[in-house]
This record gives sequence, C-alpha cells and structure tokens, in this order.
Amino acid sequence: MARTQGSHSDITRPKVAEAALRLFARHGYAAVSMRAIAAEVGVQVGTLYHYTPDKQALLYDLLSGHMAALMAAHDGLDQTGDAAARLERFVRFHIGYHLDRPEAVFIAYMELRNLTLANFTRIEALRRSYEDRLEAVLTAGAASGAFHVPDSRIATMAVIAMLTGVTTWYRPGGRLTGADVADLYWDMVCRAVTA
Amino acid sequence: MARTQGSHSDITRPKVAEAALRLFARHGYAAVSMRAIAAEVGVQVGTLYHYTPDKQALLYDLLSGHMAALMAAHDGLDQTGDAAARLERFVRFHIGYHLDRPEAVFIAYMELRNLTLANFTRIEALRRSYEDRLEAVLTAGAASGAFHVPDSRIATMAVIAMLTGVTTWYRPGGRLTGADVADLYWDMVCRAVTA
DNA sequence: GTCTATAAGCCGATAGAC
DNA sequence: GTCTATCGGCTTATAGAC
Repeated sequence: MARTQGSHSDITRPKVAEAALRLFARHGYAAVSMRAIAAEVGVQVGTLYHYTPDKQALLYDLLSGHMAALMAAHDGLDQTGDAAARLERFVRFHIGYHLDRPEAVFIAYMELRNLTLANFTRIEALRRSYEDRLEAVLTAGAASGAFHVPDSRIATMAVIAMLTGVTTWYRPGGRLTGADVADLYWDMVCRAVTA
Repeated sequence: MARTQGSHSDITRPKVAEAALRLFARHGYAAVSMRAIAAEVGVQVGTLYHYTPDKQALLYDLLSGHMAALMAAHDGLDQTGDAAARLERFVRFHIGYHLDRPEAVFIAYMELRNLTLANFTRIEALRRSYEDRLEAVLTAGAASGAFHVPDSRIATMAVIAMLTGVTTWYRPGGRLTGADVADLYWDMVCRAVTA
C-alpha cells in the first residue's frame, strides 16, 4: 500500500530540507538557529524534531544527498570516445550541474568544518571518489599520448577548482549563459592539458 | 617619545588578532565566541573589549589587513618584460603568498557573508582591484597577440580560482614543495592562455 | 503532526572595582 | 590593563498536551 498522499508529513518534510538548505547557504550553518528554520518552514521549533534528530543531521543529510545526486548524475554521462571527448563531457557536465544548484554546491564546500568528524569522513570519501572520476580521464589521455599531464592529481585538483569557481561569480541573466561559460572553460581546460 | 616598550597592550593586542584568526579559520566566525577568543589569548572576556569595539571589527580588521598586505606584496612584483613573463610572476607570487598564509586566505573566502554590508562592500572592492591586476596582464598579452583570451574577465576568474584552490589540498611536508606546485600550475596556466 | 512550555546553558556586550 | 559580575536575550533539545 502506498502512503496516504499529501499528508502533512509528505509536505513538511521536504520543506524542512529546503528551508535548511536556503538558510545554511545564505547565513552559514552556525549562524542559523532551529527557530529560524522553523519560521522559514512555518511551524514551531518543536515540530522540526519530528523530522530530524538534531541540527547536525539536517546538515549531513543535505551534503550527503548532494554528493549522491552528483555521482548519480555523473553515472549517466556518456563514457565512449577518446579522452578529449570524455573530458569535454565532464567539463560541460560539471559546470552545468553546479550552476543549476548554487546553494547545495555552496554549502558542500563551506560547511565541511561544521560536520562531526564521522560525518566529515563520509562526505570526504564521496568527494574524493568524484575527483577520481576526473583523474581517470586525465590519466587515460596521458597514457594514450593525447594529453600532457605531468601530475594527474594536481591537474585534477586544478581543473575541479577552476570549474567549481564559476559558482562564486556566475549570476543567471548576466552577460553570459551557462553554455557560453562552459564553452570558454572547455577551451581553457582543453588547451591546458592537450599534448 | 616612543611608547613604553613591551607594555601589556603591545603584547596582548597582536595576540587577540592571532587568536581570532586561528579560531575563525578553524571553527568559523559564527561558531567562535568572544569567551573562546579570550581563553585562547589567556585573558577574561571583558579584556577583549579594550582592543576591539566588537566581534565584527575583529573579523573586518583581519580581512582588510589580509587584502592590504596582499596588495602591498603584489606592488613589489617586477612588472617588466612581456605579458608571459608578467603572468608567470603573478602565478608564482599568488601561489607562494597564499600557501604561506592558509588561515588568512581561508577566512578571506569563507567569512565574507559574516561581514556587515558596509564592511563587505569595502572588502569586495579590494578583491576586485586585485583581480583587475591579473586581468590587465591577460588583456595586455591578448593585445600583443601573445595570448589567446576570448574573454578576459572569465579567464581572470578561472585562473584565480585554479590558483587559490591549492590552499584546499596543499599540506607542507607532503609529496610536493610549494615550488613544485607553482611549476605545475604555471605550466597549465601558460598553456591555457598562450596563442 | 503540531503545539506550548520549559530545562539548562551560552551569547555579546557593559559597568565598575582594582 | 585586567578583572569580576551582570544584563537581557538567545541557544539546542525535550516533555507532554491536544
């Protein structure tokens, strides 16, 4: 049997996560009180504890959900073709995915230090495994002679930092579309690693 | 007349700034209490207000001091030679300066949202003027035909994000020295923008 | 499922003694 | 220059009514 459709729980639960995401991104985890989240949802503070054991779980669930969704989306990427084709797809995917979720990306980078050690370790493992997917493409290109990559780990970190950086300045409706930005970044990444 | 040497004020004042820098970098501005800063310095909380009007001023002074020192250090850079030579000096300077001050760099990027609007505006102006110095080099190289830079603003943001990213993973005593890292990054930046 | 009330404690900042 | 004591208010989380 399916659950009763449209129960208060089904409506309120996602609102809690959305409110926490929005407020954590805007003001930072430590600066946001459970009362502020409750007010954003439109309930009293006690109600929040029906949906989360504590404030830390709210943050961890947001970060872990974001990383899981990122990996799942990347799983759908076409992995055929040569290393350059795979790298171009990665660059366009990474920029597009990040530009579409500025708040989740922001807290995924900014709030790591507010995780408990156990939660931090889990999130770091997910992040590392995403980075490894890019490194694998760079290593394959270097092995085939298509790429010039003296140090694949440093090249990976450099490319990721460069691509993720778009979220710090990009604003929809500005001078460039997301596709324009992806074109410009792919041009730079391609030139930086091509043999 | 010079002030009395080694007064308590001369000793305590820098300790307050250092303690605030260390704790803000480690736990975040919002998560650090004035009591925690006082304990780190080794005084009681009331004493802190002899050195700062409030907690916000502690943060603003750290960020504004960091940006001013960065600009002053960059002012000392050799600006002779062609665009490629100037760009290489910028890359090596930026990486070296940032690797030497990981805590100041960290809070300069992470704590912007905890500034009051007035203070944020001032810091953003300083940051923009630093970015403009890199953009001027890229524009000069494009004008002389040495560089391929379709959009100088985006190239500026991409290079800065890539270079500053070293602070998220670099650890002294690791596999690579700061000079090794600078060599690898200069190789990538040079290839990304050279015509 | 949501509410109110409350526990126990920390917050930034100030006043005034020494 | 540093201390202690204190103000009013905010914090996370829980208990129990409805």
